[in-house]
Amino acid sequence: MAQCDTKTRILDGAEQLFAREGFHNTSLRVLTNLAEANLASVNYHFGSKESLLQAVIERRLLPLNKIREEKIRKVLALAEKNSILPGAEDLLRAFIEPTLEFRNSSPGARDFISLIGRSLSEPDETVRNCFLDLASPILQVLFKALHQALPQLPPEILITRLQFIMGTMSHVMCMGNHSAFNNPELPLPLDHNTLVDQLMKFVLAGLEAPK
Amino acid sequence: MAQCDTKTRILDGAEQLFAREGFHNTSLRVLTNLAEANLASVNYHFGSKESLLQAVIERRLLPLNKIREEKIRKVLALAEKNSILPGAEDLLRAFIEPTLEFRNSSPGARDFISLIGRSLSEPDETVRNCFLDLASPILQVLFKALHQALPQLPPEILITRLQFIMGTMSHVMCMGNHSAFNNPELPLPLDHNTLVDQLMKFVLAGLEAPK
DNA sequence: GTCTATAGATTGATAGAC
DNA sequence: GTCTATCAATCTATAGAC
Repeated sequence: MAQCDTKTRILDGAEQLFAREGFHNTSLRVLTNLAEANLASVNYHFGSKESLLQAVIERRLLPLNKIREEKIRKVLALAEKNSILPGAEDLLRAFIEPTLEFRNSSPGARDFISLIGRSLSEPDETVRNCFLDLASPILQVLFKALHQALPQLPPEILITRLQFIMGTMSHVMCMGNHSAFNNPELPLPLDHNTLVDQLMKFVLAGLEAPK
Repeated sequence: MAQCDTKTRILDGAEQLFAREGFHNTSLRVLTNLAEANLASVNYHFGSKESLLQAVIERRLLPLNKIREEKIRKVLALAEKNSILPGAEDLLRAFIEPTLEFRNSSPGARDFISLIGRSLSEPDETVRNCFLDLASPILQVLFKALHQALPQLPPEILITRLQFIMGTMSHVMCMGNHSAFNNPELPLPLDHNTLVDQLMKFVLAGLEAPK
């Protein structure tokens, strides 16, 4: 673990273990051992294991959401200035690109993205809400922006398709380049740029599919 | 729990709890209590908690995969008979429709579909492989069939898009009609047929998106 | 803030009577 | 096949010395 204060080392370790082993399958003993911290330090710094999870998610998601929201607002502002409708592709890109760019910025970030990618389907409601409460505002912003971009698409269809998009993204965020197919015949090279490119094309086509 | 033998009651209970609470968050005590069975009966009938998970998945997934494979083969056979290419839409439908139909067939089936929807992003490798080993063959069949249907699409792009489709499906299978958005303004009525219909349109458009 | 020690509860698994 | 009783390990959380 890097040389920094205990609190940060615990956050880094928790990020890694929660992502790779799962929240319930990570014990504070293994965690504090990895973080080179004392078993008691988790409760001293964070109060409980669940509050630690909350802190792990907040540390990265709040800044990421700020970036995504700024980019979306920029697309909206530019469209308004030119008196045209905002483009669905630009809006989706403003949401997706920072996420996957962030994923590639560091090993910890990769673990984090994997963690929140899975949060959407987390069975434990406490864990899931920990993520959803922080993600809900930006999803609302995106929904409203896309509704401006595609006014002819009924809201209930738009929100359904947005759910599909979240599902696709979650999957990419969890798996990254790792294939779901145990298929030795077909390796997946897929560098970062190709992956983003393909993901954009896929979700844009899905979003704009005929009613 | 229904009146049937202990083994079945344990399978039913495990299906429900593994799906709703998660595998690691489900204790054998709570499980055997729900199944009205003795604590020791799990190890007697299945050997271990992990073997129980294996049994839970096998019981439903093997028959379901058989149905999906038959439907895919039927599409392929009909196309060959008429000397035309199989349709991508027919193939996707052969894979997706039985899955979501099965999901609606009983409460237990719904839990099961939710469970395997999440298996793809399960962090614990043992649990994930438990599912992947059984899912891999049918995914291979689907991939090869779609490659026939869309020969102009490079295999590495096809497999990437198939991954996206699996992600979208997983999400629908996990969440069902339950929204990812904590948005009281926008309820999601989405009956079964509309959901399948929208899902088909979304993934087909994504699969056939321009390169 | 960091440590040791431990409480107090829960876990998966098993032994052995019936 | 089903039961009780229990083991040995593990867990989160806390108390209290330093």
